[in-house]
Amino acid sequence: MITVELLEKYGVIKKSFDKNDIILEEGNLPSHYYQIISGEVKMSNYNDDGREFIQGIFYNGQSFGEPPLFLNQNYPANAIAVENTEIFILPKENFMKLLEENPKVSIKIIENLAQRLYYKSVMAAEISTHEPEHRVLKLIDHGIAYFNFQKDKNGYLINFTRQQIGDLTGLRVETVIRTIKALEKKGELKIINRKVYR
Amino acid sequence: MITVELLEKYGVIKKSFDKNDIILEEGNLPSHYYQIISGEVKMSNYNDDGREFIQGIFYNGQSFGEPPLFLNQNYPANAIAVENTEIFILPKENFMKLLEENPKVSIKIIENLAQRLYYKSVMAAEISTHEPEHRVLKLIDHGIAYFNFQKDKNGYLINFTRQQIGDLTGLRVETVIRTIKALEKKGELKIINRKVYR
DNA sequence: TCCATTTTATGATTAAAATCATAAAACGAG
DNA sequence: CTCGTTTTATGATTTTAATCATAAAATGGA
Repeated sequence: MITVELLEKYGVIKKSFDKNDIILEEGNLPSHYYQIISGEVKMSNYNDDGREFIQGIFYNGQSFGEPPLFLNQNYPANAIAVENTEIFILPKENFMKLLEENPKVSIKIIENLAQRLYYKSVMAAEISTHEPEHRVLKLIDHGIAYFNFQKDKNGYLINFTRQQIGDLTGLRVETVIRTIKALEKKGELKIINRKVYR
Repeated sequence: MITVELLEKYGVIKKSFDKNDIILEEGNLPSHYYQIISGEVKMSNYNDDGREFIQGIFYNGQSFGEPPLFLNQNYPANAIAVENTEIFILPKENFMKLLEENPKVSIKIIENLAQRLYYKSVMAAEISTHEPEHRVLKLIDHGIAYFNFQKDKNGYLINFTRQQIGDLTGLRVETVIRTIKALEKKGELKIINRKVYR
């Protein structure tokens, strides 16, 4: 996360997106740095039969889409506003200048990429070698640490739909629903009027 | 990749590992920066029934294990020498000092992490939403660009075993063997005395 | 407040890759 | 050169999650 003052110094602009708006598209060449002011953004892929895989979900203060920007490669996924969202947008040249002139920001970027790489490493191993229950629990436990789940008297509220959990773990909705029920029976989760708590 | 001169200036040491030696272990806290001089290193996880998932394979000049180092988190995977390997090892404090005093190195690190994140994004989507043939082909095509596959008169030699391809794509050996045969029949690959060419 | 859409839910069936079994070929350390 | 290990190979069987079908509950916009 880069401070507002610094971004403004390098000529950032604000842009608003409505719910379900496409912010950037798979296959396009990157040209800007994106940082969320408010709202929620998901990056995801669709395969040939329309099945979705969610790469990540991003909130206030988080940036997204940097890897292809640094590599001059096409975006490997789409970015879509999950709800009405405001975003800071900075042209690549300005962004690179900002980095050069502010070395401490580079360290921040490194830490952010490291965090995302760590998540992907954990989930990649989960998705390819573990059963549904393990996958879902790992995602939830990761989410408690890194997505913005709120704690209340019942525990952490996992504010993902069953479909989203499926799209993040590579499982189908029905499988997620059954898996969550099984996890509840084992006492790993609570389901209180359809909402999942951990 | 950080230059030898710079590493030496900050007190790097060399260390040798024999084939199959464990270089670093899942669950341990990182304390050093690792950069390969010669040889080959794989980072991988094992699930409860001993099934392996290979996170990545690294060669000369490449570094590995930085994300947990930057985050002060436990290694999410093991690093093992695939063959006899020499590695530069630099203590974390020295490495961080090197970064602070050489901002251009940060950009290199960023590009490297971006590259690895890009690979993981592509493979994560493949593994969770595509069929075996698509997964294997994507891995091979990525490998041509980023692993060190050599081109000869038959095309690029994919110097991975069927087992390695399985461990990188989340498929079992038998499935990889049958998939590769199917891809050969479709003309996507060549198999010349058991070796795969693309 | 009403209605269309989304989310959660459950049962039956299917398909696809994993598993199991077995073996030949190739490789590599001594 | 030899022998144990690894890699490639193939067929039969099983398992597990996907798929298909259907519906109730909840949500949200008009």
